[in-house]
Amino acid sequence: MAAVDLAAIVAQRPLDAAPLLLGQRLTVGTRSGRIVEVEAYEGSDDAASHAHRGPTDRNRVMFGHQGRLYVYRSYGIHWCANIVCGPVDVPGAVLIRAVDPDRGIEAMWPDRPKARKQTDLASGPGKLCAALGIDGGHNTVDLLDTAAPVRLEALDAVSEELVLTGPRIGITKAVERPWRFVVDGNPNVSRPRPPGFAANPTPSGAEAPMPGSSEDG
DNA sequence: TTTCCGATGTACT
DNA sequence: GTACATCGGAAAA
Repeated sequence: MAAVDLAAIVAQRPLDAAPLLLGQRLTVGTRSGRIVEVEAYEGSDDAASHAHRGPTDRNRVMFGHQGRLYVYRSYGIHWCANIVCGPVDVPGAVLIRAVDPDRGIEAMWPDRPKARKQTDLASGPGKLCAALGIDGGHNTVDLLDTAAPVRLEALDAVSEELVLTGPRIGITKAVERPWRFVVDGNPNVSRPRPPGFAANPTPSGAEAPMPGSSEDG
């Protein structure tokens, strides 16, 4: 199985790009992790999206070129990282909610002092930014530029039957939309799957290219 | 195990 | 002034 074409993925609208970003690697310096949980945020049509009310100083990146990083502060405490997706004139992004740490893990522990297990390191949008060292200074960087401080690296796609779909988390508007995507069985996801979470209807029984990481650490 | 809730900065009303 | 795409500690079961 060949690695995916990241440029082709981020060119799609967030809802289509989100499941395809699962399994890809997010790298910051010597640290990296494979994406295991994402949420799609569209533009004017999506009341839960920061882009819903038009461009502002904070969300301007979402209205710009695909493949860029959108970083914002959440609840005044944490950083959250998004991948801008879709055509330039259509705002949208995919929120990275969890990664499976795969390189530079030793360097993550000091930045995640509360973590006790490896699966605590990056199992949430704020956690993964701390673990990888992403902050507001990384806003707008081009993730597909191999020289960028934060970048995406193409790996094998996650087989479709391993992708679970369900409602987004931590939002108050447009709660019903099943725009959250997780890798089934991976222990690094931010929350146990809520009721109503469904496996993708593609029961073809192939082997998993990405079964999950070693539990505990 | 599950639920409840405070901390804290920024955008927006 | 209020809401918020979160996290982690405390208390209840």
